[in-house]
Amino acid sequence: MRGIARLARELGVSTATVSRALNGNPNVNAETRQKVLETAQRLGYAANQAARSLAQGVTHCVGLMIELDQESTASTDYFFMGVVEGMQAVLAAHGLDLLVLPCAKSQDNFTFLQRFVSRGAVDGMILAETRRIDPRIDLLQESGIPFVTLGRSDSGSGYSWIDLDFEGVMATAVDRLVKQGHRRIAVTVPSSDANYGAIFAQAYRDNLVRHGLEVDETLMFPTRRREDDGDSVVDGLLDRPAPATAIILFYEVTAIGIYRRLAERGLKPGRDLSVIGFRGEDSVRFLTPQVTCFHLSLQDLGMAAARAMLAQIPMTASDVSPGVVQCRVPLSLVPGESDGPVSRR
Amino acid sequence: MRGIARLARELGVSTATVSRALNGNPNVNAETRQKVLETAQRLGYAANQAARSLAQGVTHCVGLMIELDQESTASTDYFFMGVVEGMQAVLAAHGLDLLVLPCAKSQDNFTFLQRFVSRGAVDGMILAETRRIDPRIDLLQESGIPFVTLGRSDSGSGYSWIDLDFEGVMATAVDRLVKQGHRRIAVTVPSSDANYGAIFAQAYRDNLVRHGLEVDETLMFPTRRREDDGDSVVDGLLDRPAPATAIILFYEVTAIGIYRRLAERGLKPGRDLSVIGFRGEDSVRFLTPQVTCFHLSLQDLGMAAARAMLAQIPMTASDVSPGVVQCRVPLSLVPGESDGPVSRR
DNA sequence: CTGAAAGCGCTTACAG
DNA sequence: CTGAAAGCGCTTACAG
Repeated sequence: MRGIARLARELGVSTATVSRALNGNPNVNAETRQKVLETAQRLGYAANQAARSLAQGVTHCVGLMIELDQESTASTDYFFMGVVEGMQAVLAAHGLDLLVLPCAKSQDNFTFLQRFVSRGAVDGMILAETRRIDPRIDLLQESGIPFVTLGRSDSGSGYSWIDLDFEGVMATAVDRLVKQGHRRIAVTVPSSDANYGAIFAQAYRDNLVRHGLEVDETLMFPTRRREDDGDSVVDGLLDRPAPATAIILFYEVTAIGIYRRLAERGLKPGRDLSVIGFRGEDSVRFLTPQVTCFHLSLQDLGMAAARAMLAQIPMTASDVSPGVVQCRVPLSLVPGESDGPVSRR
Repeated sequence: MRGIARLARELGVSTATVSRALNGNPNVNAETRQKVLETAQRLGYAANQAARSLAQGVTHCVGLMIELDQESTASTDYFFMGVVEGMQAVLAAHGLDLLVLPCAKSQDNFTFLQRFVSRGAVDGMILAETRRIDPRIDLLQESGIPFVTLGRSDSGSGYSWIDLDFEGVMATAVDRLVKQGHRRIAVTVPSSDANYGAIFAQAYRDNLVRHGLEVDETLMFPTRRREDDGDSVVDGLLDRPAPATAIILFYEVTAIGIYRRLAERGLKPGRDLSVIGFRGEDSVRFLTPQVTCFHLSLQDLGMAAARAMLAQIPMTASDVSPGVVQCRVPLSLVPGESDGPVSRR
């Protein structure tokens, strides 16, 4: 005999009573509960998860699906750990475990998700890096499982998502540069198929138009999250009839290559080219002049996503403000010395 | 009616037959199997995980426990994503899901682990960042659950672990520096309570002794994984009666601060101070002169750990070479220009 | 406050 | 090759 039955026999009570005592059911004699708890502790007993889930119909687990990519392993993660930390803290406080589910980029992410969902392995699912068209969202909506996405998508509707306020960031950055006299503003956009690339690019176009500036698609440079890509950007930016005088970066590490190439060309960031980074990253803190960028708390982002999740899960819905969350998390400008008035040289 | 019962009724067969067909049991008529598979596919049916686990007594899940730290979120992850990628690939190929289980640094990691283990939530557990004394290892050994650790420990014995060959790296680095004429060699050691810090430090001492060099504990600088710490290291290194002429870094990013501070003092890495990094990281690729360092495939490390795990799990044990794995993964030297003969200035 | 019993949705000897 | 049935280890109305 094992599990709860063993514990019950040991105590001379029924398994029902043991179960109630362990689960905090009020209909248990205080003394009985005490004994059960003690014995469970002593024997290192904890209810078998599978049996529990089967009986209750819930798992007390929330999945976070992330995609692994050889090329970006050393990058996206940089972003995720902070987010995961925030999520885990909030979920744990409400009795939920966070299971991070890594999906290899090489395998079909739809099938991967489907497996976990259709097997009822989690009570809710959080999706990261949504695509512009993302069948996973349709899958989740059809399945009826609670879910939240990190990032918007054109797929599905009426579901909860948390995203960064790319529009706000871009508006602030462009306003700032225009005020400094810049008229030829370039941008780097992520060469990834995640939706944020498209959103960032569109926000760029919209904000130029708002200021009556011409949108030149050749001033939009696709970059990966690695500093190398900055070098060629500088050349592409300057070696043209009407050189750009400012650039807004999606990946801040790009600034490293940009600074280096500028130096090689005898130019200075902030004076000869204004640079504004999107999300301030530790890895470029050391650059001089300091990169003007935006600050974001990854933990807060994760916490917001977790709360949106709690609102969808029946058991925890009453713990938080109800309803669908569709929220763009604002970022605040951190002025550096990498931007300034247009050089008059 | 739902689940397998619904499928069975739909098909006019017993649930037993459906189960067999779905699980690849050979004792099923080919035609029957075909029909079951088709219908399951059409209805989007997949066996409920909890029920399956309960009946089979296994979960087909392996947990990877990682600890989250506000301070290191932007750093350790840097390491983990590649490792996770390798692990996931190997486990998936053997029908196992990898569940990354993030534990907040603020909560007790022993209790955290215990919960997952005692509830039978996973078939095996992989531990990261072992401590010199690590009660988690005793817990796992007592529980009898298959497990593997990333890192050695003084706790427990006879269990499978994968670790980096700190000793080999240190031997190579010291040999190289000594050959270049260095006699005063410093080192940075991680200011973390993970066991690798102690191992790295001891390897440093052992290798100096091997070369008949004096061990000066004040030449061992505790650093975090952030470039800032490099600046003070330079000062501590040089501002002394007998300045060090070389330094071996645990965190390669420390090189950024070191380079910066050297420049401020009018000194050059490679000429005035030889620098050798431990694990080559993308974030310092751009430094000039290129940092001499060691190369490690994170994916390979993850794959090795996963294979060690497979060997412990009954269901997959026959797929790999059997037995306990205790393996130090070697790293290969990647010569740069940051080290060289002792300056004669 | 407690226990006997049904039920959660699967898998798997057992019998045919 | 197939089905009836027991069993996995819990939880939870139901009755007392």
